[in-house]
Amino acid sequence: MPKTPTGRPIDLKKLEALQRRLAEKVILEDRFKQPIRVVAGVDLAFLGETAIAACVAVDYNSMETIEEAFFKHKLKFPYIPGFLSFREGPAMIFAMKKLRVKPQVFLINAHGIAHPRFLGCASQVGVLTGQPTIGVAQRILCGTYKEEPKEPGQWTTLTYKGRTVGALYKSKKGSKPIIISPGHKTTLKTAIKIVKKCIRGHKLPEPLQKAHRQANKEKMRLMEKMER
DNA sequence: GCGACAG
DNA sequence: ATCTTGTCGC
Repeated sequence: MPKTPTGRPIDLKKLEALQRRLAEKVILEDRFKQPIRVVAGVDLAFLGETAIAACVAVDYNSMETIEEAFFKHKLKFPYIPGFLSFREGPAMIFAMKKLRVKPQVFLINAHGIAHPRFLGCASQVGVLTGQPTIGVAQRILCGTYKEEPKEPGQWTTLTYKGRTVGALYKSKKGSKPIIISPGHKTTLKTAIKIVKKCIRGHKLPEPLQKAHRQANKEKMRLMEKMER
């Protein structure tokens, strides 16, 4: 049986039950409060057992940064495939809540419903915050697809247990496709449309590209602040 | 039983 | 994810 960093045993069966219950609350319909004007990216960097979460809000049309928020958090759960939300979810939510501007949607570096119990970290964060979320990952956790998209702009659906849970999207030549899946309050179709519009030459959509870069910068500052 | 396995 | 040198390609 796995344990937390402090040695407390983890009951995965119980957490699976929680995921199945929360999965019923996922809304797979577009429910943005306003036309999309601001979209935020959420990603983390790690320094030992500490997570540095970065939430970067950008203008949906220009992809220019509007605001950045960070949150340092001591990890209280190990990495276990299928249970990523319990490890990274808290830090992500704290960073999202520090943002003063209110994005219409959040892009999260994790899967949405493309998950064994249809509740990846992006979906769980969406349900817990009530915010629209989209999962963007670089590797498949579960599911199958027909053919890998080869040309930038193309995509193929990802299926799991008879359900279309996401899509493999070729965002850049020379790079493996990214996996897009609805997190909460959005359809796959809209999720693809939004991510597509956020691609600006990088493999990852700009909000996530920026969040990833900022999380690491913050981590570096933290490192040098320690050795002096 | 054997592999696969988001970040 | 992180540890890590050099290396190939746009």
